[in-house]
Amino acid sequence: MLRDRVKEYLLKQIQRNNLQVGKTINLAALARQTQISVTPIREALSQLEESQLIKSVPNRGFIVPELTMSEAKNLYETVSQLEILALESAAIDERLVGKLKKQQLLLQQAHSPLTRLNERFKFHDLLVENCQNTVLMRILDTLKSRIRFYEQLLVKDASFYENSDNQNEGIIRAIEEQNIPTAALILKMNWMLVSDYVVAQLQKK
Amino acid sequence: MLRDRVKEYLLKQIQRNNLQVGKTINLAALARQTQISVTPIREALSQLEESQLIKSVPNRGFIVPELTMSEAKNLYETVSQLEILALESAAIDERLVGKLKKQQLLLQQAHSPLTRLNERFKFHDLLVENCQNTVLMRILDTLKSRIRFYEQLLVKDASFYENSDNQNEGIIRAIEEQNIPTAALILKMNWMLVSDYVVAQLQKK
DNA sequence: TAAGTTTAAATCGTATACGATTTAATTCGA
DNA sequence: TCGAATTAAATCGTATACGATTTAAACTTA
Repeated sequence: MLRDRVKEYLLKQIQRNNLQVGKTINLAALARQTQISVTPIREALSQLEESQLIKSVPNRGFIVPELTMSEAKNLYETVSQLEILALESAAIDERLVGKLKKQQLLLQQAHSPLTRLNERFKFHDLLVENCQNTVLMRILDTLKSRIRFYEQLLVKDASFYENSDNQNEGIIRAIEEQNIPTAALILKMNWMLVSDYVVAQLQKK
Repeated sequence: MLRDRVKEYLLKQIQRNNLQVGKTINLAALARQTQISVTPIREALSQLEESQLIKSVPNRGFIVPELTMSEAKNLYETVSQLEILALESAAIDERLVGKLKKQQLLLQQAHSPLTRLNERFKFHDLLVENCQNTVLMRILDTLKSRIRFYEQLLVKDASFYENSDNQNEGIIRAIEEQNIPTAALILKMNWMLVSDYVVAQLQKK
């Protein structure tokens, strides 16, 4: 269905940092870009509205929502808890540690802020890769898409990643030792680190 | 916007148990019922699809998803955790205990399974009434809408409510004593009670 | 020159048209 | 009579039309 294709397209645009906060999505332009007429485009955008990735303003159209401190706090609080739940309910697979280490290397070798951010999200996705709760995973995916807007705009500082990298290594070590409560605790601290950083950056604006 | 009105209408229909599991939503009929043309109806249904309350099947339309054991388990696991998070982060207001007691009375006086179910959901909504995390509350609302399908169809037995009522009273008592960890624990047990009951009923089918 | 007003163009949200697909009803053959 | 084939009707998903609203451009006035 065309609606699904448009939604996929827009989610990819989000990952590539091609949807700017505050920007109105021009339906005619998007129809030309995708060669799909506006009806399924509107349906897809309505879905993204439901996910809070897009908001609609009557007679003005679909707009990428501005960033707010309260939303940031709420998002990070919720994601943190849900990701811990997913980690705790996932089957730990012995190849996971290898994958995490490899991913952490990729993260550290990333050259641009956007690549680094994407690798960081992949690291988190790996942590919960084996979680079988599809309801939970779907919610997490959606929330993380919204979080991308915050981090794409606000997390550029390489020094931030040093602290985060240390925590990621701590998480890997804990998982290697099958010590899930410690992994969960460090994971929570990691999300708090990002949350505090994002909130501080928002306060400067 | 008409899309929002259709969505509200359909969410109300869900609460009233007027959307049957497995039923295909007839767009022309809904357009006649609501006096709204199919374009905003499809947009609203696309949104409900995004929430997993409705699924779309190509060339057949929008259908209320069947109930499954795995979805039930996943839903209850996730709702339980999120509601506990919301309870723990809510400001406890001294009028809350009074409201909960009153609501519990309404629950116990309800004459029909559907009324009783709706009162039970209101009880749960009251528990988290003061939670300021709008991201979390929105997710909870959506998940609970989906859970209604399970409970409308499967939870009819009055004896189930006796156990649930006892737990509700335990939760009220714990909150009255400002003992949130205990309230959270009983709340978790309450969701497990429902989950186990629903899963058992599904197993009979 | 800046602010206000008017006009023109662009865009939005909804209704409607229409080809494709599914469902229902009817017919045919064993 | 039952199952398969054919026909008809209903419905779906998408494209397009169009009135309403917003935005942009042009004009006027102080």
